[in-house]
Amino acid sequence: MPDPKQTPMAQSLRQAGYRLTKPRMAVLQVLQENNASLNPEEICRRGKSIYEPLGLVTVYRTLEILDELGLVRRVHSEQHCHNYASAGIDRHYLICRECHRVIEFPCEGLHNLIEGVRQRTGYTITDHLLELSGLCPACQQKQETDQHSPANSD
Amino acid sequence: MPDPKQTPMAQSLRQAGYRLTKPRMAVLQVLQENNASLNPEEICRRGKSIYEPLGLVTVYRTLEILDELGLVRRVHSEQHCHNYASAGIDRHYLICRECHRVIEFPCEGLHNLIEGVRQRTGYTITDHLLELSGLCPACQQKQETDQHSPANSD
DNA sequence: GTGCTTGCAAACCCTTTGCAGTGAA
DNA sequence: TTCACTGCAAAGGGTTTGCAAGCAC
Repeated sequence: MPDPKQTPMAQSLRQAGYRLTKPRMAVLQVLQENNASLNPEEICRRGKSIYEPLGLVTVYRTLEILDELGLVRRVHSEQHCHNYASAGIDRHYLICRECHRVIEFPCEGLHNLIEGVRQRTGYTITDHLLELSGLCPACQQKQETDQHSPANSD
Repeated sequence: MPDPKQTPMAQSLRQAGYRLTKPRMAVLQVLQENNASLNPEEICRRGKSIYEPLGLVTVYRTLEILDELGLVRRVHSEQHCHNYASAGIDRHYLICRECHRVIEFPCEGLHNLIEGVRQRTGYTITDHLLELSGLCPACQQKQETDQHSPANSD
């Protein structure tokens, strides 16, 4: 990532008439580098390593703007409701419960399912949210390794 | 509903060793009569018509117990994260954005979809949350009626 | 230089906790 | 009668707002 000002997210921000400031670039960079759902506090902590004076209030305000522009998406889980994930995440995603990484998945089957529900219930369905959670391959492997290591009885 | 003490939800509460008190019965009754996702404040307001002295704090505490017993489910939506719906709602439901009614739908297709995602991504998928939202038949009809009425230009 | 943006402090709101009185078993 | 439960008041924690200084343009 040679120049944060050249990323698509940064460009979108400018095109929408917002100024490209250091705090905003820091938030953008955190979300781009961590493909995970993070809460504002965590984003702020990580953002401080990029731009030290970054304040939590600014993170909130920046997230609001980014959400409005569709550059980030709020991710709901059983515990947290103010987590955010980087752009490109559509309304169906897969979260690793260990590392909180978020990925999208192809959703052809989803549209069929929704159509079926519409026919059976008579509801007009205008929106959906499908959140799957589990373990990503890396965390699965890590767990197996941990189990095989005799010292680790946690 | 002749006797609220005889409902399955009330029985479950007793079986779990909790006392069946008037505030709790009021909360139960609200959730049973309104198949909608309601926030604690709304539950409290409606509960007061059943048992006037009902307090918001008790609603919170009761909801916590009911959630623990699996009698109610927390429903997440884009705006609210502390809404609750009556028991029986599994992790896939359909919310009407007008009347907030919540219904479940058959989910055979969902398991296929999840299995497909598992194969493609290598993730172990242990949990899911599928929330569809739109308009229920009643609210659709109401909207059409409103459109046909010339006085209503809202 | 202009005025959008920032960070601090404080306000705000929703949720949780402490406690003494109340009532279900 | 006992002690789990309740409601009030207050504390708590996360989010939003007000404002003067700062900086992108």
